[in-house]
Amino acid sequence: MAHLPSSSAGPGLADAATPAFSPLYQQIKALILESLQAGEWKPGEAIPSEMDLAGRFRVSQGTVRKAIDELAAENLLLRRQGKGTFVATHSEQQVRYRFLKLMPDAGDLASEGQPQREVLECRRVRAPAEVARMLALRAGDAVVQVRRVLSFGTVPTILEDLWLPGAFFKGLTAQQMAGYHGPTYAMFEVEFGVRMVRAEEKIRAVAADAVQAELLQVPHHTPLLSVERVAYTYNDAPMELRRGLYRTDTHHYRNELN
Amino acid sequence: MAHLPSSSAGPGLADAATPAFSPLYQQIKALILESLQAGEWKPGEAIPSEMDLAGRFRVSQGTVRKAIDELAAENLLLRRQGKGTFVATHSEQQVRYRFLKLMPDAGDLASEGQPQREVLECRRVRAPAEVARMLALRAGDAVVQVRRVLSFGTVPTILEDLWLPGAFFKGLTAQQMAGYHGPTYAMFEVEFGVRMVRAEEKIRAVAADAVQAELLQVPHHTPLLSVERVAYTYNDAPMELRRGLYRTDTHHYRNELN
DNA sequence: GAGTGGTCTAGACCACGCG
DNA sequence: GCGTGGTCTAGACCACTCA
Repeated sequence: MAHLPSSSAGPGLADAATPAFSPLYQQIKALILESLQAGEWKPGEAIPSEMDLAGRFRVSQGTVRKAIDELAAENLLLRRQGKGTFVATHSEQQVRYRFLKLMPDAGDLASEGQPQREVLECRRVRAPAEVARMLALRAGDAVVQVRRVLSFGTVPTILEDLWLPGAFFKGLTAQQMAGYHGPTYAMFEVEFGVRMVRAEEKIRAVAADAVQAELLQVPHHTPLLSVERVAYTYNDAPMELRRGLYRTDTHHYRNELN
Repeated sequence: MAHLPSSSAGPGLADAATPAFSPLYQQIKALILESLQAGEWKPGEAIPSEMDLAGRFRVSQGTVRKAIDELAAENLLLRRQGKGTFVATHSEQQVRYRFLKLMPDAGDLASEGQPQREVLECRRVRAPAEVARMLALRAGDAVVQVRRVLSFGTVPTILEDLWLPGAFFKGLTAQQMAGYHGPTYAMFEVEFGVRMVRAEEKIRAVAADAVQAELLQVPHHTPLLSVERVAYTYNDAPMELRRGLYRTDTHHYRNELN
């Protein structure tokens, strides 16, 4: 690993269109990522110090630093000066509900407290074609389907359907979905070792149908925000499909553009 | 500037709660930002090389590099290996329509081509109280109000109202709004020297009223995405309030969570 | 005081763009 | 071939945390 100038990423690809020059720190980054995927360090744990890693990879501290910098920027690692570098978690106070962009029109998330969860359904089913496609499964593969309502105070605000690959979420129960304190993704880490790393959302405006209207306690045909999310774990592997309906009479979806 | 270890940011603030330790590269970053705000380098132009800046600020190249890295990460500067570092623009092919998150359900932005713009209204008015508040103006200050419809192909898809501070957008005409090829924010840079740096959006689902329904050629009460945006220039100064209504029957608002 | 991440430097060399 | 940004190193010192 040491002193290999401009080594390319993979072997046996000499005829590729681009030489695929890969800087050392990118290779280090890839190695750290592999360890993360492999579960060598669990969520919340500290990874070895920069000096240790530099020694292990036969590389200078600065090179390891640059690799870790990028992983920290992607929210995979969390640096804490004086303490160490830690595997990021959905349990941290600072970034809890990182993926929940719905904010109360007045006040902030803190003043609102934790959402109440009511799990309406939690069962193992065969994946419908479209669900299978979005989760990169075969149609008919087992998935866990969950339907729940999240309420702020006493106001039901979010109606969500979740689909999770059955192979990774064996034994998920309605009790687990409802009882865990904190973000659902934190529970997934603790109970199933599945860490959600990023997600993509498609947002539309729709009219509530009869069932939805009743569950959210709004008039039939009320405009609702439809949020379709695919969440990915390491390696861009899709791990959750989520279809949410948000009431936006007291809340709004907040987004920042940079 | 050189060799000042741990100097604090401002003078005469010895009694502040925190010593406000500020790394050298942050101070350099602030200086570069000032030059950007002052217009020392115009959008699209190259800024001095890292070595030049290092000399000017009596600092090593690595320190300048770290300052520029952060500014590039914030999309204020654009690095191009072998060529230089440039003041970012809304005209670049890569990031055109950076702030427009509406995507066609099938295909991509490229296949869809440029949106057609129809300007319904463009006039100078006194700012209503709420508009003034969001633009940090006094109620009654002059603002330019624009109403327009954006169409993809022949389908009207976006109905937008814009409010711009009159002091910065003197002489903005409907012709300018309609005639410019490329993003509106690129036109603002060229014609008014105003560069939008970031924005915040609040998104809701609403039902089309009679006027909106006719302009977007949809049935009355059709659910639409309401997107309220405040766009900021340097220094977090609000420079535009925009209220958009998006049809989401053929398009969706796309967001990435990290 | 030992150990961690954070800053800063100086210098070498590499990849890229362009004349 | 030169100038640009990009990578990598080695070493010094600083700020923070905790025992």
